[in-house]
Amino acid sequence: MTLDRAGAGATPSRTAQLQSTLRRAILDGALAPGQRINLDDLRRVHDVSLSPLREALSRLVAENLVQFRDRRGFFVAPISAAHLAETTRLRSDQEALALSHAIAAGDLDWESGVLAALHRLRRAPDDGLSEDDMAFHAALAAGAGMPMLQDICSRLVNLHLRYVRVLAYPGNRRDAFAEHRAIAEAAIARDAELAPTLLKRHIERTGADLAAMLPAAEPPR
Amino acid sequence: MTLDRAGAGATPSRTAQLQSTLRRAILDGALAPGQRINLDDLRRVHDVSLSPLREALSRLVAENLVQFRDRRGFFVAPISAAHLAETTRLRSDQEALALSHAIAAGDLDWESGVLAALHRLRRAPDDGLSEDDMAFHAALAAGAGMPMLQDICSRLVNLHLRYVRVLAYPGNRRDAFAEHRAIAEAAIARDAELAPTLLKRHIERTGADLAAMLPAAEPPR
DNA sequence: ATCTTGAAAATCATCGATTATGGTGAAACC
DNA sequence: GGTTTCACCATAATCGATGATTTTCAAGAT
Repeated sequence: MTLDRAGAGATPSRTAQLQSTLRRAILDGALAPGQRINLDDLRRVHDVSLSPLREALSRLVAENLVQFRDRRGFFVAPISAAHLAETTRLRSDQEALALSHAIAAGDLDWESGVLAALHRLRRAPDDGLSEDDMAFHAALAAGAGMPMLQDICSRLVNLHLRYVRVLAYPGNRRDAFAEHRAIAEAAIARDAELAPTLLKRHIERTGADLAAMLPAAEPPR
Repeated sequence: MTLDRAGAGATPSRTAQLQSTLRRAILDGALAPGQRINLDDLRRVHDVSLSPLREALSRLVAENLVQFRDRRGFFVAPISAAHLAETTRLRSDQEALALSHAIAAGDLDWESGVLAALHRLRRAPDDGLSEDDMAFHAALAAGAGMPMLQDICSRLVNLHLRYVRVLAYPGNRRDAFAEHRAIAEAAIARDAELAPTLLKRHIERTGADLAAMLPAAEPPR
């Protein structure tokens, strides 16, 4: 995804800070899906002026977390069954694609990265879709050496993450770790058939679970 | 892609105008790949203030036409063999994906749209990658009913378009129309094997041609 | 000669204020 | 009673100016 820049120790610009803060707020549902974003209010809340606020929001538009309509302002991207369905399908396709490329092109660093991420996942609480979970998926996609594709995957994971948070998805009902391990093993075994298939199944299962929870919390608008 | 908003007759905001203008400038190479973007200069040239300029550039970052580095400013996205390779591969994968989905889900409107776009292409000069050419590819992807995927495809076409313009690719050496027609026919025949394969081949051929021309004009930085 | 150092200059980032636009509700009209 | 018009208000868009950081470049040291 459009990563949070911030050269090491340097102070990140307010715009960059805002981008992170607002992203988190949207992913957590603190800014509710579909909600109109009042620039003046938000400006006061975060104690910044309009310029960095608008710019941060513009960046979030690129992540599909915010919508913009010319001269009408910004809105938190709505959620819906259709949007969730597209997100799931796309994420499944894209991550599988990235994994295929990674299996073909990944080097030793990639393999170690995957194993390291898997290890961290072992004792993670795994409440639906944790940071570690996201890191694992990112590690899988990293081997392809295709930065644009990685960005796409990142953003899609974030979109799913929002559904997980907003719907309070309790991922621990599944043995997610077993799924992750199987994927990692197939990936490192360079099984170009099995690994992407498992990954797709894993993602689609999450998507199906989320879809099942969605009607209960169907968006107000 | 992040489409140019402009509600029908309403005057588009300066930001939206700038976004179009600058996109064209970058695609045409008027703003050279890799070049640093001096905000103050650009502000004067276009006779606007910094706010809409920065916002327009931020939007172009989302289209991968501009890069941004915190506190260092904006740069025209560089071109390179590696970047072209990824663009080609991604575009090929993504458009094939979209076409597969369209073949599965496309309705009558989609079919007519494809045929209409093809017809327009028949007598187009087709200098490499014309507007009509882009419209044809957009029409193919439209049937999938997946707006995010369409966006992705749009952006990738634009990235290719820049190489075409910057390298002055003379597309008419190929019988592009024949390729397009074959793709359209296979798509409408709902041939889920043939159509995506032809499309991929078509795109990869363009990518290969561009790659062959690239070394001659290798970027200065 | 090359590597620091430290202003000065350039340029990015941010602000507060102003202007333009879209939405809304009350009055006027059918 | 229902619809249209218009003025007002909330808010988005833009501006010009100010503050902060990076870059540049030249002088001095090694």
